[in-house]
Amino acid sequence: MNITNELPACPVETTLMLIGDKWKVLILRDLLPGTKRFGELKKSIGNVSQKVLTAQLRDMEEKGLVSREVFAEVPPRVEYSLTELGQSLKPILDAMSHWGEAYKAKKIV
Amino acid sequence: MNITNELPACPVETTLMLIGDKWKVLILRDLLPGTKRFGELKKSIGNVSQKVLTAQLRDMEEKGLVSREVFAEVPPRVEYSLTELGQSLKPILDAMSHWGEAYKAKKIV
DNA sequence: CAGAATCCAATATGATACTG
DNA sequence: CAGTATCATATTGGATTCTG
Repeated sequence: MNITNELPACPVETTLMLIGDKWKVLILRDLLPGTKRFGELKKSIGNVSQKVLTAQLRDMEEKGLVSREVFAEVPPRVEYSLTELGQSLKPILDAMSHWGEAYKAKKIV
Repeated sequence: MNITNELPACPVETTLMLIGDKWKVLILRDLLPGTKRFGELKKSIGNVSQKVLTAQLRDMEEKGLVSREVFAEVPPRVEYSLTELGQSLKPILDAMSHWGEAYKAKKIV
């Protein structure tokens, strides 16, 4: 799918095209504070298989949300961080976080 | 899954539990302006099968985001609208919409 | 019209083993 | 460590048919 052309008319759908699934939102959340290695990311996200995490990261890299840096070391080290575009999604994550807090607070009553 | 207990520690995940997929976001977007009948909703969302739309609406109803009103008429009429809780998600949709606009503007350059 | 039910295709995810 | 490859399973979605 070409992301530079044929964007949906609705801006919400445009956003969904880039982060319209659970995993990407979680990756975003965990990279927002800063760079992480693959293994750290895997652990902080919780229940992701290596396969899924790898695929999602590749996808986000392709979409320009994440950048990947490989270090020529043994054992290998690969660090992931958000691009400027990826960081620009923070307000959405903040809104989600805020709502989640409020929801939890109400439910506990 | 019980939504009143055992919420994830992370508020973002809490939010994902309730609207963590494409369809629910689109339903939210289309009900935010006001009540809609099933058929209208189906048309405004675009590419949803009846089956999927029905399932998603039931799920959102169960989670307290959507309310469903059946009119005892022939042919039947069923109207869907957002509950207060559903409407409280508006800021998230707004953030997504805003980001989508900005993204599109950049890409057109 | 709104939907339930059924069958089938497509996709997503998990588990495991292997490698530079 | 950070993958890739493969197989098996689970979940999701589409198409169709039937009904109050």
